Amino acid sequence: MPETGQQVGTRQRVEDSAALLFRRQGYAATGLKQIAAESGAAFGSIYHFFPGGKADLGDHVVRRAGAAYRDLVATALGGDADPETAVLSMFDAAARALAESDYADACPIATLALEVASTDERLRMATEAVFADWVDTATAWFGQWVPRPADRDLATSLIMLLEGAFLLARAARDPGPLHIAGQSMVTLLRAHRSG
Amino acid sequence: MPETGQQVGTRQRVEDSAALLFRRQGYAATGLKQIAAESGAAFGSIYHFFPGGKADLGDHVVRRAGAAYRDLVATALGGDADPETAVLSMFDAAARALAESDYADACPIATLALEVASTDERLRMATEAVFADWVDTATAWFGQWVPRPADRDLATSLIMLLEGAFLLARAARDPGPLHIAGQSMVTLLRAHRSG
DNA sequence: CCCCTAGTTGAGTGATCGTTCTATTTAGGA
DNA sequence: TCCTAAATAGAACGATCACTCAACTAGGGG
Repeated sequence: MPETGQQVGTRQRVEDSAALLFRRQGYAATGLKQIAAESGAAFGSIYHFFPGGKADLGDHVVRRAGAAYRDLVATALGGDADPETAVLSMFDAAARALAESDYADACPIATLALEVASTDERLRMATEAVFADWVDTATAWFGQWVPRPADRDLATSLIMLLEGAFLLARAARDPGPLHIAGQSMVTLLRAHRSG
Repeated sequence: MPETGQQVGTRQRVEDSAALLFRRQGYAATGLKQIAAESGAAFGSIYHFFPGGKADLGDHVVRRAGAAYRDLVATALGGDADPETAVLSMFDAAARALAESDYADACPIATLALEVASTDERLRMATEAVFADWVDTATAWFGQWVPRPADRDLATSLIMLLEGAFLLARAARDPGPLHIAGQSMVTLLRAHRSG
């Protein structure tokens, strides 16, 4: 078990494949057999690393993918000095990534979150924690330019607009909603800075 | 087949139960056996009314529930003379309905839309049509107070904020995001009216 | 050399999936 | 009353589901 860091272990390959499939086709529609085949792992290995079964794997995937996406968005936002252009370029990057993945890779946990919200309390709490983490991160970022408590409202609106835009863009196979969301976010930010 | 209109037919009971289950737990997680049991219909009756099977039923449910929800939102918006209070009360009503259903009944098609966006072209197109219909309806409503093309951007942002707020509210079992979304929508409307 | 544990492997379990199929019942028009 | 089509009813099918389990391999410490 020493961490060689050189080759990707079975556990991580399973998590990566599960994250990809949950994101593209949802939690219920993804079978453990499919995850095993996609990752190249033996079927039994999934239960070796995740004794709790599918829900256990789902919990780990939600938290890991959630943290990774938070870092991705934080990096995209932090690049620019001007917050308005930063917001615009972040939505632009999201639109580009979505179109390049043939409208498959949007939010890593949104589909699963809606599926389990009323049916699996453990997974629901995992998605709640991820969304709260995202809002906290965005709140700290907006706090650089906007006083409380407007920073948190802006952060929440950013996540809501991004998630809603992902939904419309995937359904229509068109990046347009993401650009509209970016413009609306700029309008909200401007209103709170001048007011 | 004369339309008596007095008692609910089997076909409608099946559609209603399917709509409820798709909305609460998603498309893939809902079995036709469960729909038959919930609606009280015989299993074979589902295939009598929907010869195309589950996808056929899903298509009808998406379009019917989509039109019904459009009417619901249009009624909620059209009640007030002042557009700002109308928007606020609409998000308020959505928050109340969500909490009263124990955070189960949010958007009737969002979960299904994300599930099928990359896996079922027919159902994806059905969700695309519903979202386009909603945006068209909201565009006409905003057009009463805002010139083109801002009316359509406002309408798209309304749907995005509503969908994003539903997602966060269900995950956190908290109506807070819907109130924040309502306030942000008022801010956007105000910015476009004065600008 | 033996042990011990971590990890791998896939066959097998019962349950449930969507779907098909054949009867049977119902109801209105001729 | 008979005919026809709609609707009801559920058994059966093959496939797949999440999951269990026992056998197996690899490798480091005693």
